[in-house]
Formats: sequence, C-alpha cells, structure tokens
Amino acid sequence: MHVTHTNQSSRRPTVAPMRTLKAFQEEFDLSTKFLCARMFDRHRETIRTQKRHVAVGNLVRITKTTLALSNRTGFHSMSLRDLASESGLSMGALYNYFDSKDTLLLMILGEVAAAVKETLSSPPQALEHDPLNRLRWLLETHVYLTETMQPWFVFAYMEAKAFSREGRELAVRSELATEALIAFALADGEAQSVFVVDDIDLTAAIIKPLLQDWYVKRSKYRRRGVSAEQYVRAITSFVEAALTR
Amino acid sequence: MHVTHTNQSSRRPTVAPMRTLKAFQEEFDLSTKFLCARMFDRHRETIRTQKRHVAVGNLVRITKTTLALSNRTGFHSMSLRDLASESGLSMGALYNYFDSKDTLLLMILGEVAAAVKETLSSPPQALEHDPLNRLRWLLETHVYLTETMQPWFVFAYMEAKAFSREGRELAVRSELATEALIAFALADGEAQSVFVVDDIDLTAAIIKPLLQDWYVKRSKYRRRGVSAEQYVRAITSFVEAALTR
DNA sequence: TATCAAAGATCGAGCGCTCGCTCAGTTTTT
DNA sequence: AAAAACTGAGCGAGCGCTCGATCTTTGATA
Repeated sequence: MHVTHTNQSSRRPTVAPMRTLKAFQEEFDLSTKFLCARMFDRHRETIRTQKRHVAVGNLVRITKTTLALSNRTGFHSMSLRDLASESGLSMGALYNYFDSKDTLLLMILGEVAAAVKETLSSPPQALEHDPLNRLRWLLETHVYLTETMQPWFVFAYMEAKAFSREGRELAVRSELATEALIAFALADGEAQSVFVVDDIDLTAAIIKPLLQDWYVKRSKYRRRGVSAEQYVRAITSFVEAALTR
Repeated sequence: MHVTHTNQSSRRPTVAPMRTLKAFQEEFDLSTKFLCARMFDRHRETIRTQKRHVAVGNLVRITKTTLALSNRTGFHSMSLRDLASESGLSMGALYNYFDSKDTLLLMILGEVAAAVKETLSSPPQALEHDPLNRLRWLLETHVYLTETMQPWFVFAYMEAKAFSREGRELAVRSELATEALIAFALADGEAQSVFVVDDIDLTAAIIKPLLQDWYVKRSKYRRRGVSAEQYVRAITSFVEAALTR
C-alpha cells in the first residue's frame, strides 16, 4: 500500500520516511469537536450559552450544518431557517451562539486560520537545516491538514472574499504566510545549492495552487480514486523534479 | 524585454518562438463587444429587444456591470437593483435581455465555455506530431485566453457551482475538456519518449491548477508585477522540468 | 432522596426590509 | 401613428434578526 511505484531514489539525496495521513491525524487533533471547543473559548463574550459541554455540542451541529449547506450553494444563499431546521436548533437558539450571520462566518474562518498557523509553523527541529525535507514536510502537512479539514478549507476559500474587510484580510494573511514558508524553504535550498530556483517568490506562488487544488477540487480526485498519500507523492515529485536539475 | 534569464536550451529540443499576449489578442477577437454579439445571436428567443446594435450595446453594459459587481462580492449578493443603477438601465429594461437572474448567469457561463472550446481546440497544424510544443501552445494559449477574459473566467470559476444543474454541468464539462487536451499531449509525448510521465491523468490534473491560478489569483500576480508572458515562461519551464528527466 | 424555585437554554411567530420579477404607462425610433 | 424600447412603483415571498413565552437543568433545602 505504501510502495512507491516510481524509482525516485536518484533524485532524493536524503529520503525522510513519509508520514501517513493517519499518523498526521494522531499527531494533531483536528476533530470538529476539538475545533468547536476552541471556537467556544475564543468567543465567550458573544456566545450566551455558558455551560461548556452544551455550547460545544451545539457549535458542532451549527458548524457541520453550515459547512454542509454552504459548500452546496454558498454561504450567502444558505438561510438561517435552513440552518436552524437542518441542525435541529431553533432560530432563537442559533442567536445564542453568534450575533449575526457574518459573525458565524468569521468564527469558522478564524478556526481555519488558527489551524493553519498552528500546524504549519512548527516543523520538526531536525529539518531546520534540511530545506529539501522541510519542503516535503510542508507539502505533506498541508495536504493532510486540508484533507482532515476539507469542508472548512473549501468554505474559507470560497466565501472569504465575499464578506467583510476583516474576513478578507484574515484569509489573505493566512495565504501569504503559507507562501512565505514555502519561499523560505526554497531560498534556503538555493543557498545550499539543493534547489535551482530562478525567482523564489514566483515559484512559491505557483506551488501554492497545487496545495489548494487538493481541497478545492476534492471531488475530482475522489472520483479518480486518488488518496491523500498519492497526491502528496505526485506533487512532491513534480515540484522536486522542477527544482533539482 | 523578452530575454529569458535562465538558459534552458539544453532541455528544449525544438524551441518554438513564444507568442506575445498582443499577438494572441490580434488572432482571437475576445472583446466584450464581440462576445456580447455572439451572446445576442445565441439567445434571440429570450431577448425581447430586436435591433442588433441596440441589444449588443446594452448586453455589453449588462455583462460588464454583472462581472464587476459579482467579482466584488458574488453573483448571489448582487441585486438586480444594483445591476440596474450601475449599468444605467432600468429594472424593466434588464428583463428585455433575460427572463431570470439564473438565465443571465447561464448566458455569461455559456460564452466562457464557448470561448474555451473555440480557442483551445484548434492548435496549429504544425504541432500535430510535436507534443512538447503542443503542450507549450496549450499552456500559453490558456494563460492568454484567461488573461484577456479574466473577469469572465473568475465569474465562471466562482459562481458555477452555486447554481442550477445546467450551469454546474457546463462548467465541469468545460474543465474536463481542457484537462483532456493536456492529458493527450502528455500521452503523445510519453509515446514519443519526449516526456516521462507516471500517471498521465493525475499529472494533467495537477497542471490544471497552475493555469487557473493565473486568473483566480490575478491580483496577487499584479501586485508582484508578473506579466502574462512571464507567467507562461514560469509555468512552462516548471512543467517541462518535471516532465523531462 | 424528593422537592421546587431560580437560572439557564430554547422556542418560533412576527417585525421591518430587500429581494426577484411584473406590467401599465411613457418615451424613442421608424 | 405604429412599433419598439424603456420606465419604476408595486407585488408576494423570503430574508436576518428579536423577544416574550416556554421548557430544562441545577442545587439548596427538608
């Protein structure tokens, strides 16, 4: 199952063992419940419900339903009546958890941005001076992160621009941060003569869409039976072939 | 201005001269006026206004305003009152050109799909047995096409999924057609030992987002001062490096 | 352990508003 | 003057959001 079909050892000076999706998910708790618990902590002042377990349970239902309905036809065309009936809560109950529809959007966006920041900004110490394997780690971790939180990421990707300045800035900042991490690995690799890169920022910019395609076009890859691990291998070898000449 | 900074001649068996964006735009008329004229011809039965020049002029105003407003906050949150006042037409006049807001969406989507089909499905005869240059031609032409019709493509990309089955299918079909053209060039190149490709469909699938990023994230590249020609060179050398080993 | 009032949480009809869309009346073109 | 094209107030529907009424949970007391 984990056997790579292509022999790429010739282009891989040091091969770090590839993590599986499962291993990633055991390292980082990104369950809806956990994310909604953090959401509760972050929004105590707007959430009227006080008992933690009650609030978290309902936030899970609200979030799951919002992501499901929004990813079908967009956040804007999801009515709060739909959200109420699908989630099993009443209109009034919903407003115990947010003070406006926009706030609900920002709550979800905020957790996505936080998850990105937390997950990607702590690469293993051992990779500090190993740009090739740090790049691999970045690509792999990003794919696994977005695989685990797929509906969240699609939501953030599709809805961010349509809303308040605050929401847009949050999304842009988060995107640029990821690109900066890639660019840093490229620059590092260039300095160490591991990579050959013309324009570091431009190259980082075109690696980004390879990461985004995994969650934006998830159904395309599902239809073709491509697993997260396979996708990681595909883009990793694609990117490395382009960088090592 | 057109000088490439990297010396890549060693990886390019036959170098076809790169077209400029301007040359492309002289070859294909993709002006809003021309596209709206075709839109008029295709929708004579729903458009009540009969005089061609009057109709085309108003379709241009409607389309331009729709694309501008939709790309700001989404088609769904653009009200027809906004569209009326911004385009200078009245509510009633708008309904001389479409019978519902969804029809307006489909009219625009239809022109995008038609432009893709027409532009990409006629590569120069000379490239028929030259997969490397045909791939280059595909990448270049796609970037130039989407550069010329940028707001149209962003619209199609962002709005298609949120609407009727008809609209979604149109978008999916158009996407798959493009991917098939890429895959065909890859398969051809593999057969001729010009490319080394593991999984043709998967590789074609991950080349696609490189093309889409140009118009979806246009502002990012504008901010960085990347021209269409530069972007073509960047993704072309990136892709070729990954395919030729 | 059973009781019950206070506190916590939920309910959903109703408010004001904006939406997509229409059509009788008016203006412009032929 | 007939035909073509445009106008915009008005319709019903559905929206986000509110709030008094109601149900549920809690914990001090007997």
